[in-house]
Amino acid sequence: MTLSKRYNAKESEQRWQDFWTERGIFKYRSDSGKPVYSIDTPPPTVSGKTHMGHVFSYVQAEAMARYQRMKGMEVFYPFCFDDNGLPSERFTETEKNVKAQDMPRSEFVKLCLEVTEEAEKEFRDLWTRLGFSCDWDLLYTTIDPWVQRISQRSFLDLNDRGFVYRKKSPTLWCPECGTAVAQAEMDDREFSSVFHDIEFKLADGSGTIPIATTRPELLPACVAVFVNPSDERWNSLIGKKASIPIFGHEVEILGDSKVDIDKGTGIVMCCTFGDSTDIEWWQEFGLDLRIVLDNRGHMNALAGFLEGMYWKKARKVLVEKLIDEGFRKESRNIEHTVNVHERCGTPLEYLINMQWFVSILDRKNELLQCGERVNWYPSYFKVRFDHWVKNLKWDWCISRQRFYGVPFPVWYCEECDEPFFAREEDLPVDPLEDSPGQPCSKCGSTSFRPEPDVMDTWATSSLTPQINARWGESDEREGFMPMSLRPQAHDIIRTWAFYTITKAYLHAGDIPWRDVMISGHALNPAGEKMSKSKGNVAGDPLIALEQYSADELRYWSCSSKLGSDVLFSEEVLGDGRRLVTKLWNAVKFAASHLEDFDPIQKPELKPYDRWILSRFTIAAERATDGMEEYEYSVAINRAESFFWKVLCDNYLEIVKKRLYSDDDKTGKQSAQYALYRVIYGSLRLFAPVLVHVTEELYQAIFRRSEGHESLHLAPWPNPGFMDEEALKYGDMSLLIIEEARKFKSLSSLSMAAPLKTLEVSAPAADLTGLSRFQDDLMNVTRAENILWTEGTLLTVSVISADE
RNA sequence: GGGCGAAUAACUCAGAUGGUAGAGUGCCUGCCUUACAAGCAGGACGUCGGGGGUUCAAGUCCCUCUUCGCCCA
Repeated sequence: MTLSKRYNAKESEQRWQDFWTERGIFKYRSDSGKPVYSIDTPPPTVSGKTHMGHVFSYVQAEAMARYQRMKGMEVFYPFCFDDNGLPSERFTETEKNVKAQDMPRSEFVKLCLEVTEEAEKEFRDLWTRLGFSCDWDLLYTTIDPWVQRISQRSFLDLNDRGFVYRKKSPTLWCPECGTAVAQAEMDDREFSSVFHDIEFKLADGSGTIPIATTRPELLPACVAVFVNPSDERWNSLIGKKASIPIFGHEVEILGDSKVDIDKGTGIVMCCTFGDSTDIEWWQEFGLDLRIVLDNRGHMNALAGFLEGMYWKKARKVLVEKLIDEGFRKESRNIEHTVNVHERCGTPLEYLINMQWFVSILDRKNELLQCGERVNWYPSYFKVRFDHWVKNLKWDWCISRQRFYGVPFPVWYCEECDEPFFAREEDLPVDPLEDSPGQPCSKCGSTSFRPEPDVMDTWATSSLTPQINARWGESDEREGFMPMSLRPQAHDIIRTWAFYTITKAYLHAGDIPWRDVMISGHALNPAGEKMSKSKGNVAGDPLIALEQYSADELRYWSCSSKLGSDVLFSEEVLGDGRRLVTKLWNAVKFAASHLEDFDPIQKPELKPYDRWILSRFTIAAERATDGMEEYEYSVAINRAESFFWKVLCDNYLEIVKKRLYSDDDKTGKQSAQYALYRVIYGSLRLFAPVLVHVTEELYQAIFRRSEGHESLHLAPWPNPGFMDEEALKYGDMSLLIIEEARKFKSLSSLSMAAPLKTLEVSAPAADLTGLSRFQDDLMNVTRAENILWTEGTLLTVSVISADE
């Protein structure tokens, strides 16, 4: 029971981490009979190093897992990695300095596995050292064969339900990555560009018209010219034809209200495809299709003399020619935003390709209702989901022309081109290597062409609840959905939260989880979001762990309100150390006075002991309220201010004399009784955040009498003690202590200096209540006596021992 | 251009339901107190972004403007 003078966090944290692992303290036991609290842990993308942003958000969810466990829930808390898909591909390409298309798919996949395995080790090491209470037996990675099986099963199920279709359709396309991308993978970026006014001849020879464009290289792709019907300058042109400079083909001049009269010259060309408006016009007016870009951004034969050039070069060459031949009239330099691929920053094109889609546009209302049924913490983030759903413009394109990902379980019949889907019992399949094992159901042919595409990484990571439930597997967890909690950051509401809700709805008509807690970001000291792609990541957690203990880093992670971003800076990282040290010293002190205490006994309680027990009840209730709302910072702040201000600064000083003295047995026992309860209670309030130091103190002092194998298996405090009168007069009496202390401080006296008399004046109604605290008040102030007099207000005057 | 959030002490941040502005750090002055100097006691420091409005009363509610961050056109 003797605790060392100083707490050695480094040694202690390692020791308890080993203890938890060896004893399997955090193992998920499906047969425990307790209600399950399941957490849909975010699988971090394995595409770089860990940073403080990871620590920040994962710790917040981890603290909630601890809280729920103490509340008596059987906590299902897995860990996982998202290691398939484009992010991991690009990470591997950078790390190994290779290009995926330069090698066979199997060889590249091998490299990806190598690189991601290394990164995953680092993650796991970090989580362990932060004291995470996840059950590593529940680990999954999105490239696991059984996870791929669930992902392919999801595709087949959506297909069976008629929610999937394949269509040659204009899609967002990244020429750098050579793949289709989803709306959600789009970013925008400012670029300098040039607005060119180009002269088109009217086909009937009646004159020329100026057309403003930033993309002259798309002239050969021009299929129409549009003006606004309400534009007096140009609406008489509608119905005429224009001739494309240099390329010579003629297009119709059409009217549409989508043309912005004030932009450029008010006349705009429609190309297949420059932007999403072009696609709408193309569909609405049944225009020709003139594709001039290939999948890698080079001009094709339709672009005539520009063939083979990358679009940038083609633009330059064409503009020179336009100038030479007098078609380019004017130009203006502009800054404008361009849609780019978030992974590589390349401006996106719209290209026509065969792609797989999940229909979502016709189910916006149902998805909004699902969003309604989920509890969002903090609530204001739900609006982001709503707006995203309402503003959806495309169905979800789930095919990617990439290499490292979950393949589509699909072949196409060489004879009749009918798609042929893998059988459930064959999953997972890679059509590039496996064969369907059956003849075509339509024409009987046995000759198949594999689908070479892989699925969008979100198509798999949107299934994390189903993966956790082992949906459709032989060991499926029954009654597992909806899960209890999805913790995630706010930047991926439109992707991860949205797609997960979508999948759960399409597969089962249900929500994926009841609660979602949205965490903020750790910003670097400059106040910017830390992200791997921006290269502005500050604070390597493994280095931080050399300097600060895990409990200190956890304290920092839990110091801000849920959902708000927080600045990462070296100074605040040390804040938790104060509390850890204080906790250590106070509990050590308490322990030294509890040696001879029998927790079973219930003595008659003194007023201040009733007071502190009542104060603790309030603190615990407030902390619980915070935790119930996923506001860990509210909980820790309330616990901390109770512990430090009320318990340490006042109560411990008040009862010190009684604890040290054996003259008053009942007084001592009463103090011990209260001390035991509030100290043990405080430890448990801090346990979800300061996981190591609280365990160390529990094991040293309370384990024997309380019997729980770990503090983290002890029940969350739910004290019922309340004495309103003791609470009222105890609080009031603090003013007397304060005045005595102020007197000593102003007189440059030690707090231990004796006082002669305290004259306390108070309203008659309060005198009796206050004077019950007299003995302890004399102890804590070292006053020889206290004079109680009647007055209108509570006032205190101090007479020093020297006078 | 739209949406969401933020603006409070020198710094980092708290401040349900309107009711005398708070904490930690930093600063100043004391104090080695039978847990803790990594501490304790005391102190100084704020037109709560600007401007309107509602109210007996506004950091808090309403309108408006400014700045910053995020998300999306």
